[in-house]
Amino acid sequence: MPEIIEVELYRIAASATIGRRILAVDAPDAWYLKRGVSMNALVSALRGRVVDAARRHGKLLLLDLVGAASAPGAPGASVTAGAVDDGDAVTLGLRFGMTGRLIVDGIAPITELAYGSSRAERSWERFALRFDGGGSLMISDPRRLGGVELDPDEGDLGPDAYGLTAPQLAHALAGSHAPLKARLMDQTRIAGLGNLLTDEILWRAGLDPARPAGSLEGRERARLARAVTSALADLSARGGSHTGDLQSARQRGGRCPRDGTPLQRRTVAGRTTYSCPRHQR
DNA sequence: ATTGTGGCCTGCCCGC
DNA sequence: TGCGGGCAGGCCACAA
Repeated sequence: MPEIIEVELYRIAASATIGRRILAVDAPDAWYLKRGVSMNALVSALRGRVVDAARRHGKLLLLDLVGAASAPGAPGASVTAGAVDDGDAVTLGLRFGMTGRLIVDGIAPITELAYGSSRAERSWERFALRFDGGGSLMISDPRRLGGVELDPDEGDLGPDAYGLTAPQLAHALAGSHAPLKARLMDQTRIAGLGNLLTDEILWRAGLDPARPAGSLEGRERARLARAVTSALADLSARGGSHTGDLQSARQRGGRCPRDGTPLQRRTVAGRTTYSCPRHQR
Protein backbone atom coordinates (compact mmCIF):
# COMPACT_ATOMS: atom_id res chain seq x y z
CA MET A 1 0.00 0.00 0.00
CA PRO A 2 1.19 3.50 -0.41
CA GLU A 3 3.12 4.49 2.64
CA ILE A 4 5.65 7.27 2.80
CA ILE A 5 8.06 5.53 0.44
CA GLU A 6 5.51 5.12 -2.31
CA VAL A 7 4.15 8.63 -1.90
CA GLU A 8 7.68 9.99 -2.23
CA LEU A 9 7.92 8.20 -5.58
CA TYR A 10 4.58 9.75 -6.49
CA ARG A 11 5.94 13.17 -5.57
CA ILE A 12 8.93 12.73 -7.84
CA ALA A 13 6.65 11.65 -10.66
CA ALA A 14 4.29 14.55 -10.03
CA SER A 15 7.15 17.03 -10.20
CA ALA A 16 7.20 16.43 -13.94
CA THR A 17 4.04 18.54 -14.13
CA ILE A 18 5.62 21.63 -12.59
CA GLY A 19 5.13 24.59 -14.86
CA ARG A 20 2.12 23.12 -16.63
CA ARG A 21 -1.26 24.81 -16.77
CA ILE A 22 -4.41 22.93 -15.83
CA LEU A 23 -6.77 22.79 -18.74
CA ALA A 24 -9.41 20.53 -17.31
CA VAL A 25 -10.28 18.65 -14.15
CA ASP A 26 -11.94 15.26 -14.13
CA ALA A 27 -13.72 14.55 -10.87
CA PRO A 28 -16.18 11.82 -11.78
CA ASP A 29 -16.52 10.55 -8.22
CA ALA A 30 -17.98 13.07 -5.79
CA TRP A 31 -17.27 10.72 -2.92
CA TYR A 32 -13.56 11.11 -3.65
CA LEU A 33 -13.69 14.83 -2.89
CA LYS A 34 -13.15 15.40 0.81
CA ARG A 35 -13.91 18.15 3.30
CA GLY A 36 -17.08 19.22 1.58
CA VAL A 37 -15.58 20.42 -1.67
CA SER A 38 -18.09 20.25 -4.47
CA MET A 39 -17.08 19.24 -7.95
CA ASN A 40 -17.89 22.67 -9.31
CA ALA A 41 -15.94 24.47 -6.63
CA LEU A 42 -12.95 22.25 -7.15
CA VAL A 43 -12.97 22.59 -10.90
CA SER A 44 -13.25 26.35 -10.82
CA ALA A 45 -10.54 26.57 -8.16
CA LEU A 46 -8.08 24.54 -10.19
CA ARG A 47 -8.70 25.21 -13.86
CA GLY A 48 -6.27 27.66 -15.36
CA ARG A 49 -3.76 27.45 -12.57
CA VAL A 50 -0.14 26.42 -13.01
CA VAL A 51 1.63 23.75 -11.00
CA ASP A 52 4.27 25.52 -8.95
CA ALA A 53 5.55 22.74 -6.73
CA ALA A 54 5.02 19.10 -5.83
CA ARG A 55 5.55 18.50 -2.13
CA ARG A 56 4.91 15.70 0.30
CA HIS A 57 4.17 15.58 4.00
CA GLY A 58 3.93 12.05 5.31
CA LYS A 59 1.52 10.22 3.04
CA LEU A 60 -0.06 13.43 1.80
CA LEU A 61 0.98 14.63 -1.65
CA LEU A 62 0.65 18.37 -2.16
CA LEU A 63 0.48 20.30 -5.38
CA ASP A 64 0.93 24.05 -5.03
CA LEU A 65 -0.98 25.84 -7.77
CA VAL A 66 -0.52 29.47 -8.70
CA GLY A 67 -2.05 31.94 -11.09
CA ALA A 68 -5.59 33.12 -11.47
CA ALA A 69 -8.15 30.39 -11.59
CA SER A 70 -10.43 30.37 -14.59
CA ALA A 71 -13.04 33.09 -14.56
CA PRO A 72 -16.44 31.83 -13.52
CA GLY A 73 -17.77 30.48 -16.75
CA ALA A 74 -21.42 31.33 -16.91
CA PRO A 75 -22.59 34.87 -16.44
CA GLY A 76 -24.24 35.21 -13.10
CA ALA A 77 -22.40 32.27 -11.64
CA SER A 78 -22.51 32.42 -7.90
CA VAL A 79 -19.10 33.57 -6.81
CA THR A 80 -20.05 35.53 -3.76
CA ALA A 81 -17.07 34.25 -1.84
CA GLY A 82 -15.10 33.24 -4.88
CA ALA A 83 -13.16 36.44 -5.14
CA VAL A 84 -10.81 35.03 -2.57
CA ASP A 85 -9.49 32.60 -5.13
CA ASP A 86 -8.44 35.08 -7.72
CA GLY A 87 -4.71 35.08 -8.05
CA ASP A 88 -4.18 33.40 -4.73
CA ALA A 89 -2.24 30.21 -4.59
CA VAL A 90 -4.13 27.07 -3.67
CA THR A 91 -2.82 23.73 -2.61
CA LEU A 92 -4.30 20.49 -3.80
CA GLY A 93 -3.95 17.60 -1.38
CA LEU A 94 -3.93 14.04 -2.68
CA ARG A 95 -4.34 11.00 -0.46
CA PHE A 96 -3.95 7.48 -1.75
CA GLY A 97 -5.39 5.32 0.98
CA MET A 98 -4.28 1.79 0.51
CA THR A 99 -4.82 1.14 -3.16
CA GLY A 100 -4.41 4.52 -4.81
CA ARG A 101 -1.93 4.79 -7.65
CA LEU A 102 -0.65 7.96 -9.25
CA ILE A 103 -0.33 7.95 -13.01
CA VAL A 104 1.48 10.83 -14.66
CA ASP A 105 1.35 11.16 -18.42
CA GLY A 106 0.07 7.62 -18.59
CA ILE A 107 2.97 6.17 -16.65
CA ALA A 108 2.62 4.68 -13.17
CA PRO A 109 5.73 5.07 -10.98
CA ILE A 110 4.53 2.13 -8.92
CA THR A 111 3.29 -0.85 -10.85
CA GLU A 112 3.07 -3.43 -8.13
CA LEU A 113 1.24 -2.39 -5.02
CA ALA A 114 0.79 -4.70 -2.05
CA TYR A 115 -2.93 -5.36 -1.64
CA GLY A 116 -3.59 -3.38 -4.80
CA SER A 117 -4.20 -4.39 -8.33
CA SER A 118 -1.85 -3.52 -11.15
CA ARG A 119 -4.64 -3.53 -13.69
CA ALA A 120 -5.76 -0.29 -15.25
CA GLU A 121 -9.52 0.05 -15.24
CA ARG A 122 -11.16 3.18 -16.51
CA SER A 123 -13.77 2.85 -13.80
CA TRP A 124 -11.07 3.16 -11.15
CA GLU A 125 -10.03 6.60 -12.32
CA ARG A 126 -11.19 8.81 -9.47
CA PHE A 127 -9.53 12.12 -10.25
CA ALA A 128 -7.43 13.66 -12.99
CA LEU A 129 -5.83 16.91 -14.07
CA ARG A 130 -5.47 17.47 -17.82
CA PHE A 131 -2.76 19.91 -18.80
CA ASP A 132 -2.48 22.51 -21.48
CA GLY A 133 -0.27 21.08 -24.17
CA GLY A 134 -1.03 17.49 -23.24
CA GLY A 135 -0.28 15.19 -20.40
CA SER A 136 -2.20 14.41 -17.27
CA LEU A 137 -1.97 13.52 -13.61
CA MET A 138 -4.45 10.87 -12.54
CA ILE A 139 -5.33 8.79 -9.51
CA SER A 140 -6.49 5.23 -10.02
CA ASP A 141 -7.97 3.79 -6.86
CA PRO A 142 -10.03 0.59 -6.99
CA ARG A 143 -11.20 0.74 -3.39
CA ARG A 144 -11.80 4.47 -3.20
CA LEU A 145 -9.92 4.77 0.07
CA GLY A 146 -7.96 7.79 -1.07
CA GLY A 147 -9.27 11.26 -1.67
CA VAL A 148 -8.68 14.79 -2.87
CA GLU A 149 -9.00 17.98 -0.89
CA LEU A 150 -8.36 21.66 -1.29
CA ASP A 151 -5.92 23.43 1.02
CA PRO A 152 -5.41 20.57 3.45
CA ASP A 153 -4.41 21.47 6.99
CA GLU A 154 -0.78 20.44 7.09
CA GLY A 155 -0.63 21.54 10.70
CA ASP A 156 -2.50 18.39 11.63
CA LEU A 157 0.51 16.31 10.68
CA GLY A 158 3.53 15.49 12.79
CA PRO A 159 7.11 15.70 11.57
CA ASP A 160 7.84 13.75 8.42
CA ALA A 161 9.22 10.27 9.02
CA TYR A 162 12.03 10.87 6.55
CA GLY A 163 14.63 12.73 8.53
CA LEU A 164 12.87 12.18 11.84
CA THR A 165 15.24 13.17 14.63
CA ALA A 166 15.72 11.37 17.94
CA PRO A 167 14.28 14.31 19.90
CA GLN A 168 11.25 14.38 17.61
CA LEU A 169 10.73 10.67 18.17
CA ALA A 170 11.13 11.05 21.92
CA HIS A 171 8.53 13.81 21.89
CA ALA A 172 6.13 11.68 19.90
CA LEU A 173 6.32 8.90 22.48
CA ALA A 174 6.64 10.81 25.72
CA GLY A 175 4.06 10.20 28.38
CA SER A 176 1.84 8.00 26.24
CA HIS A 177 0.15 4.87 27.45
CA ALA A 178 -0.97 3.95 23.95
CA PRO A 179 0.71 0.97 22.29
CA LEU A 180 4.03 1.88 20.74
CA LYS A 181 2.74 0.87 17.34
CA ALA A 182 -0.33 3.10 17.63
CA ARG A 183 1.85 6.08 18.41
CA LEU A 184 4.18 5.43 15.50
CA MET A 185 1.24 5.22 13.11
CA ASP A 186 -0.52 8.28 14.53
CA GLN A 187 -0.10 10.74 11.69
CA THR A 188 -0.48 13.70 14.01
CA ARG A 189 2.61 12.52 15.93
CA ILE A 190 4.76 11.22 13.08
CA ALA A 191 3.68 11.55 9.47
CA GLY A 192 4.22 8.76 7.00
CA LEU A 193 4.43 5.40 8.74
CA GLY A 194 1.85 2.75 7.88
CA ASN A 195 1.25 -0.78 9.00
CA LEU A 196 3.96 -2.59 7.04
CA LEU A 197 6.68 -0.06 7.76
CA THR A 198 5.82 0.05 11.43
CA ASP A 199 6.00 -3.73 11.81
CA GLU A 200 9.36 -3.69 10.02
CA ILE A 201 10.72 -0.89 12.19
CA LEU A 202 9.68 -2.52 15.46
CA TRP A 203 11.06 -5.84 14.32
CA ARG A 204 14.39 -4.20 13.53
CA ALA A 205 14.41 -2.35 16.83
CA GLY A 206 13.54 -5.47 18.81
CA LEU A 207 10.57 -3.80 20.49
CA ASP A 208 7.15 -5.22 21.28
CA PRO A 209 4.50 -3.30 19.33
CA ALA A 210 2.16 -3.46 22.32
CA ARG A 211 4.56 -1.84 24.75
CA PRO A 212 3.23 1.43 26.15
CA ALA A 213 4.87 4.10 24.03
CA GLY A 214 6.04 6.06 27.05
CA SER A 215 7.70 3.07 28.68
CA LEU A 216 10.79 3.02 26.49
CA GLU A 217 14.14 3.61 28.08
CA GLY A 218 16.75 5.84 26.55
CA ARG A 219 18.61 3.03 24.89
CA GLU A 220 15.42 1.59 23.48
CA ARG A 221 14.40 4.95 22.04
CA ALA A 222 17.82 5.26 20.45
CA ARG A 223 17.43 1.81 18.90
CA LEU A 224 14.00 2.75 17.62
CA ALA A 225 15.29 5.97 16.09
CA ARG A 226 18.00 4.05 14.28
CA ALA A 227 15.46 1.48 13.08
CA VAL A 228 13.25 4.20 11.60
CA THR A 229 16.21 5.61 9.72
CA SER A 230 17.57 2.28 8.52
CA ALA A 231 14.20 0.87 7.50
CA LEU A 232 13.32 3.95 5.48
CA ALA A 233 16.73 4.02 3.82
CA ASP A 234 16.84 0.30 3.03
CA LEU A 235 13.27 -0.07 1.85
CA SER A 236 13.45 3.11 -0.20
CA ALA A 237 16.55 1.78 -1.92
CA ARG A 238 14.75 -1.50 -2.58
CA GLY A 239 11.78 0.30 -3.99
CA GLY A 240 8.90 0.00 -1.57
CA SER A 241 7.40 -0.54 1.85
CA HIS A 242 6.71 -4.16 0.95
CA THR A 243 10.43 -4.98 0.60
CA GLY A 244 11.22 -5.25 4.29
CA ASP A 245 13.23 -8.06 5.87
CA LEU A 246 10.13 -9.11 7.80
CA GLN A 247 7.80 -9.03 4.85
CA SER A 248 8.27 -12.56 3.53
CA ALA A 249 7.44 -13.96 6.98
CA ARG A 250 4.52 -11.63 7.51
CA GLN A 251 1.87 -14.28 7.02
CA ARG A 252 0.15 -16.96 9.04
CA GLY A 253 2.69 -19.52 10.17
CA GLY A 254 5.60 -17.21 9.39
CA ARG A 255 8.82 -17.46 11.35
CA CYS A 256 11.12 -14.71 12.49
CA PRO A 257 13.84 -14.21 9.84
CA ARG A 258 16.28 -13.38 12.61
CA ASP A 259 15.86 -16.26 15.04
CA GLY A 260 13.35 -18.65 13.53
CA THR A 261 10.74 -18.20 16.25
CA PRO A 262 7.14 -18.55 15.10
CA LEU A 263 5.83 -15.03 14.67
CA GLN A 264 2.98 -13.77 16.78
CA ARG A 265 -0.04 -12.53 14.86
CA ARG A 266 -2.44 -10.23 16.67
CA THR A 267 -4.30 -6.98 16.43
CA VAL A 268 -2.47 -3.99 17.83
CA ALA A 269 -3.71 -0.46 17.32
CA GLY A 270 -6.55 -1.93 15.31
CA ARG A 271 -4.18 -3.39 12.74
CA THR A 272 -2.96 -6.87 11.93
CA THR A 273 0.43 -7.04 13.57
CA TYR A 274 3.25 -9.54 13.20
CA SER A 275 6.07 -9.59 15.71
CA CYS A 276 8.66 -11.93 17.15
CA PRO A 277 7.84 -12.88 20.75
CA ARG A 278 11.45 -13.83 21.31
CA HIS A 279 13.49 -10.81 20.30
CA GLN A 280 10.85 -8.06 20.35
CA ARG A 281 10.42 -7.06 23.98
C1' DA B 1 -7.33 14.84 26.38
C1' DT B 2 -6.34 10.29 25.31
C1' DT B 3 -7.25 5.85 23.73
C1' DG B 4 -10.10 2.37 21.58
C1' DT B 5 -13.54 0.65 18.22
C1' DG B 6 -16.26 0.14 14.17
C1' DG B 7 -17.34 1.30 9.54
C1' DC B 8 -16.32 2.69 4.99
C1' DC B 9 -14.57 1.23 0.38
C1' DT B 10 -14.17 -3.21 -3.04
C1' DG B 11 -10.88 -6.61 -5.35
C1' DC B 12 -9.05 -10.84 -4.35
C1' DC B 13 -8.35 -15.28 -2.25
C1' DC B 14 -9.74 -19.31 0.03
C1' DG B 15 -12.74 -23.07 0.98
C1' DC B 16 -16.78 -25.51 -0.07
C1' DT C 1 -16.90 -24.16 -11.84
C1' DG C 2 -19.28 -20.81 -9.18
C1' DC C 3 -20.24 -18.68 -5.02
C1' DG C 4 -19.93 -16.41 -0.49
C1' DG C 5 -17.46 -14.93 3.33
C1' DG C 6 -13.51 -13.01 5.16
C1' DC C 7 -9.64 -10.15 4.66
C1' DA C 8 -6.64 -6.18 3.61
C1' DG C 9 -5.55 -1.01 5.97
C1' DG C 10 -5.77 4.36 5.80
C1' DC C 11 -8.76 7.37 7.60
C1' DC C 12 -12.61 9.24 10.04
C1' DA C 13 -16.54 9.53 13.24
C1' DC C 14 -17.76 8.44 17.50
C1' DA C 15 -17.62 6.25 22.23
C1' DA C 16 -15.67 5.67 26.70
